[in-house]
Amino acid sequence: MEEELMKDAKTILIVDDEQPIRDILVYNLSKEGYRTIEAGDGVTAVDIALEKKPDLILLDIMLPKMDGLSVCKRIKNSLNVPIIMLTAKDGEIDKILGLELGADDYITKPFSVRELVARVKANLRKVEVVSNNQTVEMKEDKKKESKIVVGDLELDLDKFEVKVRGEVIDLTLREFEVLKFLASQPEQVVTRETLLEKVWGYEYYGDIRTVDVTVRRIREKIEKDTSAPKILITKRGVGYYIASK
Amino acid sequence: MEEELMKDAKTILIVDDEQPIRDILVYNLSKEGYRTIEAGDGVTAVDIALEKKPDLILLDIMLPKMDGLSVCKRIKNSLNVPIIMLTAKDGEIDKILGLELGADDYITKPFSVRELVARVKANLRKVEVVSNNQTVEMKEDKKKESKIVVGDLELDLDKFEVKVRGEVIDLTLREFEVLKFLASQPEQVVTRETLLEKVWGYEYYGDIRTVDVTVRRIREKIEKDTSAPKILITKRGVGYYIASK
DNA sequence: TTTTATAGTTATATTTATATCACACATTTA
DNA sequence: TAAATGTGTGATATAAATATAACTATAAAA
Repeated sequence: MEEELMKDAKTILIVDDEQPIRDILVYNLSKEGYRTIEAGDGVTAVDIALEKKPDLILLDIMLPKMDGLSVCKRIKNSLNVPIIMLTAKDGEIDKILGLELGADDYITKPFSVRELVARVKANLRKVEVVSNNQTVEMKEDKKKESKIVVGDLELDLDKFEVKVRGEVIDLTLREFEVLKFLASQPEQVVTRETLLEKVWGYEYYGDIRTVDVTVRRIREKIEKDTSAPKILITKRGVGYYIASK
Repeated sequence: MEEELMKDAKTILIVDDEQPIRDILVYNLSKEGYRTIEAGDGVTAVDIALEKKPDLILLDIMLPKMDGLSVCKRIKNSLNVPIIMLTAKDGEIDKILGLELGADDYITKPFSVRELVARVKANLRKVEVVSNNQTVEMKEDKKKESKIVVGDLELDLDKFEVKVRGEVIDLTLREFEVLKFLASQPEQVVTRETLLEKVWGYEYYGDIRTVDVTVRRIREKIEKDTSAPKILITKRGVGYYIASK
């Protein structure tokens, strides 16, 4: 329990369409001594943000009326307030960091309350210390890696383009994301469960075979001989990995 | 993936009055390497929680003797343990009430096992991320024990790969797990029974000779001369061990 | 709207891993 | 020494994991 008086309390705007999630956040942030306000959709979020000028915004990506990305852009346009994005899968991080929306941080669901609170504190601290170069540094960090090259494989993360042996091939978004996740850690075997969670999102309850089928479609496009894959390899009993040579 | 050694296993207390639900949870969480304990009513739940001090509690709202909300309050009063509430209705009142009592998270029935496990993991992630860079934490976590080197033997736990005298050899998952178990404690003789329990699993009732056969297959792949093993040694009358040089 | 592309599901085929058995062989001990 | 016990081995049946094809649903585009 923080013993701060309410009058100096920082105000946090929580934007999520699910009431229970908002409840969790409200409860825990209040407990930490923050004042909270809520919005359940994008349009309301923008309105409230501009009117109340909160000290920090927690913003879910999936929102009715106006999606989180647009909301973020819109708010950042008028206000200099730290925004932490909430996302269900890793793939969405690109959108946040890549599209110049100005989000300051992101956190993937399901998050622990502890972690979230820690992030909130960290981001509020940064505002206080105006000349802190941490934010800048982080963005550059992420941006650096706009290309992944592994063996014959070349992923351009900005253009969502894949080259195999120099030749451009056409992958669907889902296929691209799977390949990217695997290629970002070559030789590391990744289970189907992990792929489902990181690419499809933890809220996805589909069949695990879905991964196999997607892998097969990728192979049809990147492998010379689908029946003897040289790039995207099966580790039987475990999962898949990208061979680095 | 799920073959974590029991000694560092986190303990999860499952509180639900329906045996089948508990069974599902026990089964799946065990598979993920967690130790589980159970309670079927509120009073027992509090007792067990205070006595065993679990690392996390899954708590149904509807319970005999003492309802989940009171249980939550009671436990939170004495222990700082993450509690995930399970609720059957989406009546928000329940959830809100639950949250005011200090629950850290909630999940509505019917829930997918995948989601539940994800939540459990998230809530167990105790590492406070003070900095805003998630990757740092993750990497350190993974890198901790991703390799085992004993004598001429080198196991890469990420790649599920084994090298003998620098050369990569191909083991099946079962073979890899046996070798990993033995190599993680070189010179320590391990009985067949222990191997069956730790590698094959607690509920496995197969022939003990199965171990011998698996050992033999490993030897065929890692030993120069199968009839005079130098790495994976038999301790007659006891079991097997890995020679450290 | 219709058409097209993409993604997900299901059932079945195929491949590979694994368990088990029966017996050979080795070692210990009575 | 013979008997008893413990271990190694090859063959094979079974089980499990994975690949694949065909189909359905959904979303995006025309």
